[in-house]
Amino acid sequence: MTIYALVDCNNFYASCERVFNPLLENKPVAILSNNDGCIIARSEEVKALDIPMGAPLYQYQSLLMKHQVHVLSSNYALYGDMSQRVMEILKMWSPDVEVYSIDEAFLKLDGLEHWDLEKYAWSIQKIIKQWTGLPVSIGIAPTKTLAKLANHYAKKKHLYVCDLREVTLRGKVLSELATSAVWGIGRQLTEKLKKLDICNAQQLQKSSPKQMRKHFGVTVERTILELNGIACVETKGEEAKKNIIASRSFGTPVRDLHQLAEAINSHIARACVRLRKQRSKAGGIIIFIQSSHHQKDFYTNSETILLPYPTSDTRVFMQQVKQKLQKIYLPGIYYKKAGVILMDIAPDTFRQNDLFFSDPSAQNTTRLMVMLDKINQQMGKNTLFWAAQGIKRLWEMRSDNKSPSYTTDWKNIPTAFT
DNA sequence: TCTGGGGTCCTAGGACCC
DNA sequence: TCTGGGGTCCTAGGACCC
Repeated sequence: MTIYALVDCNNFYASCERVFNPLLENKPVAILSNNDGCIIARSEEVKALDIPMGAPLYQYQSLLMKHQVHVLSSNYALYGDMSQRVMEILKMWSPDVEVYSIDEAFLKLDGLEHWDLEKYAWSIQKIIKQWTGLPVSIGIAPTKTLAKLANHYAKKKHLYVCDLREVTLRGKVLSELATSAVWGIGRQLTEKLKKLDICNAQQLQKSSPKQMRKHFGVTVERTILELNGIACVETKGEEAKKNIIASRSFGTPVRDLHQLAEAINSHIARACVRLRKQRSKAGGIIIFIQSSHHQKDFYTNSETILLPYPTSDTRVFMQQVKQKLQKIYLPGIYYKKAGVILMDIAPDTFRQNDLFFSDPSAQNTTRLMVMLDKINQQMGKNTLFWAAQGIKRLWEMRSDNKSPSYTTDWKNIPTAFT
């Protein structure tokens, strides 16, 4: 029998900050999105203030002040590194770990059904807390959707561990949880289900998969089967990305064409590092620019560049930016965001040879890019960068209150006082 | 004034083919 | 006047996730 455990860190970003700044312990902590725009992570204290996930910062300023909430910019270098540490530990507890997001992973516990799995989960929870300082919750069940739900329930009731393999307990828990708590049921579906008088997870579980498929498609059918203990959401390996997006909002709106080009080139540089890291090449790229969504006369436009052959050479993508950007750039507009999407991604071992074209410099290109990435990895981000990315970068995003990169930058290593 | 970024999967509909 | 049927592939858009 298949058994899944979903291990999910509690309030991950806020907890990471607390590990290195104990003054934040038991205090309300909120973490902001890129550009300090929205609140994307909250400690329990902040959740208790009814501040929703994704809330725009400016709408809640006074409430945050009133309750002396510690408001921090996001520090992805720190969170990414802490995440890796947690995942390494998990791999000691199961041979089959699927990292699902920065703060959660599915563990397969097949073959351990005769063990006391609740005890097993408690041991995992304890060791992660001890070795990383991070609190996690664990949900156990025969399908991923149920494991997610078990985890949700564990968090909600502050249990840390919840095992939903037993059917009677499962029914009780499902009847207590709203449909919106189910993995795969978002806002739109919640509303539509309500019209069919399906308001909690148990009602959804008891609905007819075939009929629901007619209404809502195969995804919902699978969700219902999963709620009934029939596993049908596959475990996917760590596959290469099919699209790579790099985009950012600007700290302050940008009107100038050259600055837009700088930003686009910076996104290309970032996207290409990720492309090479997964050992792929891209056959094309979309560049896009847009004004503020929240204004009248919203303007967005994009231009697609298809290459004659796939590459991972940053320079090839940068070469055409200026010309293509001019096609979509309208003067007088305050642009709020720009970005790129790498497309037609294929493994870099796969090479479609062109009858009329062979690239004599291909090998030098590869070596140059490998060296570039190596230097930046060892010496720190942007040790080497392209002139086309600009030097002043007036458009860079806001990040007014970021904690140090304690674990990824020698200069920021925490000091212990005795 | 101020509202994130990076993904995946599914479906419907159009273009095109024989 | 009558005007097929069965495919494939691609794309855009919607919904969802963290």
